[in-house]
Amino acid sequence: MNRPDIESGPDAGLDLVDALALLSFLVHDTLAELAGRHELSIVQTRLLGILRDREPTMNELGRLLGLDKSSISGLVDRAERRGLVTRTASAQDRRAVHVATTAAGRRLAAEVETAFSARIGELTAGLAPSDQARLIAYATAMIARSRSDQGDHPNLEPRLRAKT
Amino acid sequence: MNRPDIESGPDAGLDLVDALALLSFLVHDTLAELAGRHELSIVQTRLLGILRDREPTMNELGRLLGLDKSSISGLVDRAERRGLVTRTASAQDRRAVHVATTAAGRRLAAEVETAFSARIGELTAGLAPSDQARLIAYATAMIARSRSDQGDHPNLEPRLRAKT
DNA sequence: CTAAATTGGTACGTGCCACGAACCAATTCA
DNA sequence: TGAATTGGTTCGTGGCACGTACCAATTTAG
Repeated sequence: MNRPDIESGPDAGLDLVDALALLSFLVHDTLAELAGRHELSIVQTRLLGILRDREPTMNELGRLLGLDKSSISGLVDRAERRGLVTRTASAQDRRAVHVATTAAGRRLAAEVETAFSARIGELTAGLAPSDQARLIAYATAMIARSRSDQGDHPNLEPRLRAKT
Repeated sequence: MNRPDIESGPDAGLDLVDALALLSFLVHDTLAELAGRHELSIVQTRLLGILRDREPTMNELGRLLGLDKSSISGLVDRAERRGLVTRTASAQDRRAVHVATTAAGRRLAAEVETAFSARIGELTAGLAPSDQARLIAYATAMIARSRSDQGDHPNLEPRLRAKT
């Protein structure tokens, strides 16, 4: 609502909701595009990112990505088939399976992340450092708010990667 | 890169790339969740949003959504099967097909959009009006930059809706 | 200590989404 | 008029996500 009637250009007079939706799609599509150049989907990229510094079980992976365990099975299947990750039996629990990246997986993930950082850098190049800082603050505030609101949101991974 | 070593909380010390990625996922997931409550996917929601004030052909729809024509066929098929849109023959070009929403489609889209606006409102409630204005400005700047950069990006639809 | 729950994973089957290729019908161009 | 071009549909393929059913290992309870 409150859609201003005066609209000269395509992005003129965007309200907060529109602006955030557009920005979100832009970033999302950018990542999809960059990952796609390496035949990776966004989920696959996030998977590899998470595995950068961990070897979680399928179960933990599910929580980390906010996906059902059956989804994880397929996801890891496809990644394993491509030689990007490996399954290893757990020593503690003989039911459990740990997932780890291969060198190839790490390399791919790193390439995507580098390209993504570069692209985001281009998109924000017009903002002064102080404005970039403010943008970070706003985003952080919104993320924090979403966490406290319900808490049941899937774990979001900074830069598609780790999280304490 | 430049990942700060000092990290106390989950979102502490996010850099610009991480912050934007997280924010993007947050908004995206929020929309997916809200749309999902009405059995709608994000694409379906965008489709209905676009049709709010237009009756484009399949072809135009493809450009608007940045999808292949074959993808549009299936998309419209499923929506039509659910009674959310209708196909009508074009008067000018007997090959072409125009797509329009039904009342049910409009109602659904409106509900999702209302819920989405409300949720974004909650997430940004902590920001002062001046900060919200700045956030809009930053987002708008990034979007503008992405357009000028290559120009071949798929058409982004403000609030999943119209666009001049 | 064994029987009953619970937990960790996998294997379907289903459906959406996206693509490319093949194809048909209508339109436009030469 | 004949040859491209354009608008759409129909496959076939593959990723993604879910729920259900199922199996094996582990934990809990009696």
